Amino acid sequence: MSQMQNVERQLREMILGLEIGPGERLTERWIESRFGASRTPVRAALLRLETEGLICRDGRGWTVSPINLAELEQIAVYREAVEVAALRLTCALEDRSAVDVIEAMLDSCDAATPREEWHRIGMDFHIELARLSGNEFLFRAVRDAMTRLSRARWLEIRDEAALGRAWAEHHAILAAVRAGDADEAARRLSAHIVGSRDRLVASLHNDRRGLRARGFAVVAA
Amino acid sequence: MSQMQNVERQLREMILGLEIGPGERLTERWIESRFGASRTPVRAALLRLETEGLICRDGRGWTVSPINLAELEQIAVYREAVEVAALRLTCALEDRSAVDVIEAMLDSCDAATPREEWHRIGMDFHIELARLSGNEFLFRAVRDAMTRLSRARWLEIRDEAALGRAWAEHHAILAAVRAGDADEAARRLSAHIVGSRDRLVASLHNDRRGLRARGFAVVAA
DNA sequence: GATACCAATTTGGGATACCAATTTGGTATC
DNA sequence: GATACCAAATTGGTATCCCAAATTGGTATC
Repeated sequence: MSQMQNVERQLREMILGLEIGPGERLTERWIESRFGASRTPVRAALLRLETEGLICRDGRGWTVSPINLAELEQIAVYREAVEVAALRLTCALEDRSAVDVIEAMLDSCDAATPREEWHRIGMDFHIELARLSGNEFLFRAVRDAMTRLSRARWLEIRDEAALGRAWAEHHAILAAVRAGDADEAARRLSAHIVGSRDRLVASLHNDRRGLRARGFAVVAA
Repeated sequence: MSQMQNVERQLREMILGLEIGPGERLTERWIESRFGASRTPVRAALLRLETEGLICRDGRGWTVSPINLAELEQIAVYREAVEVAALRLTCALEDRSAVDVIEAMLDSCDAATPREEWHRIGMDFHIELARLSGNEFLFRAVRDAMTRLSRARWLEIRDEAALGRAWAEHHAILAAVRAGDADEAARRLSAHIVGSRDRLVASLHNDRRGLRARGFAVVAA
């Protein structure tokens, strides 16, 4: 694999994994030495990550994007639009058997599953569901939105019950899709997204002292 | 302005203005000499234009994205999702007086207005309408979708009547927004987008021989 | 002690040199 | 004439160098 893709992938993982905190400043030369690459692939990676919203310009330099509560709320509205549209397309498909694969994905999580796995699968549920629609633009929109949400969702203080509730909502959505009931599926998906947003924003808001203490920049709504 | 932004802007204009045809191959060194810049800003521009969908990788090199009829149809579905969502947000606003500015924009076009201006304003109508929603993600989605559609819309064979019909639909949408009738506005916007797509795809399909003759790559649906 | 100011360092933007892989054009062979 | 093959040119990927601007740290002045 090329250096360019390497740096991009590794840097993205460090940002999404919060090894580099939200709000932290980045210098091209630090990245260069950190990954043993020269500045050309580093710059390519930075440009890509900027379009993903993971980093942003800070005057002349670069900053890891802060957690922005206002942005999280806007993303929820955006998600509702694109995910519901994708879901309706999927419900209109002749062959909706692919939902079984997604259901199996959900069911692969149990009490012994590490938290990272729940986190990843919780996002992949939405991404893969959007992929089923067959619309590349809706799919990419959902995938990009989930990428932007990833860090905030990871920071979210989640109790066991909240995860169980989310999974139950996921299952209910799939059931409606399998039945071909687009309106019901859309209703449940909308409610799920709005509920997720509310819990997410509330959690981050309540814990913003803790986050600041860890050096994470959190921008209020 | 920096070279990087300069190259990006000029190259984008050449692609959107069809000075470089869809499907044409690009080499970094040609761009370099064409704009008198070195490869560093050229590469930055290429990476940005790739994310906009205006160019795409072609093995090791770069190609101006072909006109893709299947993509145009998918974009219409995407647009319907995000534009309608944005429109509903706008209809829910207390102060919807900003639609007057958009209406004035439409009204600035008359028989003496050059075709480029009609083209640009026809896109800006949708972009500015989405901006009113206040949701940055919906706005960017619409703006990016219109950018991707730009070349195809320019190639579209449009008669006077089609333009008049489009403008009438624009006005009707604004009227519904001003009245705060979200359902009516959404219905009209959906119909407008679907109708535009049908006319666009049909036009390009009918003229695909002419387009090929001009050296433009057109990928069938 | 606060502040204005200057030198040294750092940083991103740009240019260029080098390399490996691919493409290209021609040539020799059958 | 077709084809296999090789050398030269081209091209994108990478590393490195230079530069202007911005930041920084210390110092002299009040």
